[in-house]
Amino acid sequence: MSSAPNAPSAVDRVVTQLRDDILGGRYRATDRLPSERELSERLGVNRGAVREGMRTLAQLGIVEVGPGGAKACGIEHASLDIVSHLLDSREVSDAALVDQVMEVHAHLFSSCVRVAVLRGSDAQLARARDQLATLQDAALSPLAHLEQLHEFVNTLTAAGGNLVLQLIHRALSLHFWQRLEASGEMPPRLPGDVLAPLARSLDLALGERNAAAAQDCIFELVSAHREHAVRHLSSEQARELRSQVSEHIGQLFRSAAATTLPTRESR
Amino acid sequence: MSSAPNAPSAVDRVVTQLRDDILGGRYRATDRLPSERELSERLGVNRGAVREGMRTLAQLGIVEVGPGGAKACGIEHASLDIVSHLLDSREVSDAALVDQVMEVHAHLFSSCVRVAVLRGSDAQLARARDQLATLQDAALSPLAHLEQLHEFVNTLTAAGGNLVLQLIHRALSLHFWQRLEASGEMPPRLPGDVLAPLARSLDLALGERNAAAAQDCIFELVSAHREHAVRHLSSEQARELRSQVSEHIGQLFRSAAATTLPTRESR
DNA sequence: TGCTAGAATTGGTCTGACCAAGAGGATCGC
DNA sequence: GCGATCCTCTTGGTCAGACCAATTCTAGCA
Repeated sequence: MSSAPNAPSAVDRVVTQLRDDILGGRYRATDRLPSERELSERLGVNRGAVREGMRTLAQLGIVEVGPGGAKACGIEHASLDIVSHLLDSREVSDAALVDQVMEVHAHLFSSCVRVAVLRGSDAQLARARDQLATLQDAALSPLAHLEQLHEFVNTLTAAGGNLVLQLIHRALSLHFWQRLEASGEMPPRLPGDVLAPLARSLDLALGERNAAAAQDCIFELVSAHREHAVRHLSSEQARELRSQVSEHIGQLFRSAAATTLPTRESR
Repeated sequence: MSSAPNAPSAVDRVVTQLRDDILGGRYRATDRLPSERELSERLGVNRGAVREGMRTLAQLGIVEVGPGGAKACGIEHASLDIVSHLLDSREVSDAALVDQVMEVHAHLFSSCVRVAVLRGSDAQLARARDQLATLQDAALSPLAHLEQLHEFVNTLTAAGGNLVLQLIHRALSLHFWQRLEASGEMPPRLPGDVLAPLARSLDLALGERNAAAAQDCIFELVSAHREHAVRHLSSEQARELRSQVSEHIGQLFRSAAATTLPTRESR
């Protein structure tokens, strides 16, 4: 077997190509993009494949198809699912994007834990505490650690009983962590001296069903993770001078990219 | 303008039909659904249309297509975009779903306001305060009020500078409010005596850039709205005995909340 | 009973075609 | 010179039929 285990399908090629063209700024918002026939010829695939790809992109929210032609549109009208595509479309992760995702993660997950503590069953909370304990096992492989972390998040989101919350977390975390882990850019985990006290506090808060405390713990925990990851990625990018790769995307995030570190304010 | 302004396209019919079948429980998770050829024949459309529809549903996360056949899968693995489809797929909105969406909205939007106050420009915050003022104008039509509210949310999410946050809000609010407004089930707005004091506090918090206070205000505001809406919908549903419509959805929520993954012999 | 080989089914792709509606010019009238 | 109108071309939307590779099903065999 060679380097390619499974060749991408025709429609996948269409989606990838156009997605990268749009996200890469080769087509800007309101730009008309080539007709389906021209694309099918240019990409060497059938028009049916182009149509399926266009429909996928339309559902993602980065193109608008209609009678008379299709045109690109900005990311601000896109689906949440575009986030994973933003990660896929460049070979190195953008620190600003990671920062924003983890900012949302911190706020959302901490809120989620609050409702989980308020509404979750004893069994669910106990399970979460169990998972939290194994999460601190330093012997875990990075991959196993990541999976365990994902399970932990799953347990708490499920305990909250809010499907919408689950869906958002799934969209943000699943592809996200997989992507970061696969690319090897991710610092595998927080140093123990940062994790341990927070985890202890969280375990306590879960044990006595202190919603506010648990919420704060999670927020601190994710924020620490966020700081950790962003610092790692930023230095990585600065060192290898890859910043020009994400020039276009960076422009979209310029306001957030300016804030170097999250201001840890009190609530 | 006749009876049918714009007839649904063939692929739209496919998506709608299959989506309703799956969300309605006629196909349960891991159930194999009919082949593309059979569906094309049964629905009276071309197989290409069926394929596009299937791809759409796959991207939504409620079906999985692969060699050998396609099978349905549960909502817990779906995209966030499924939420608007959940609203579309039944003629009356489910109070539980609305409640969950607005719960997320309260947590997320309040967090968003916090970062907006911390990082937004003076002009953005001033604009938000302006919009907040016009929002209290009792003379506004329900539709204009809704649009103004949407603009207000937009301003604040933009001020926060977090694209991910914007995307989530867009996914949750845009179709959501449109749907509720169009169906006429929504109480048009909060009573003035509830809105006014909260709006005053919020305006003050925005003015002096008090992030924590602004966050609390928004949370209260959205929570009040949530309570208002859910109470309205619940009584509506109870009165007209429509509850059986959402029986299946309720089951989906419960099963999603109880994702008791067979703990693969932890530790 | 268990296993394997062949047949039927299914998704993935391609070719070629037709239609209605929007886009782009060219023409006409003022 | 300039706007409105008409015509043609393009484009998306749909359809029919076909082939291939992989999977699934099934019947026959050991």
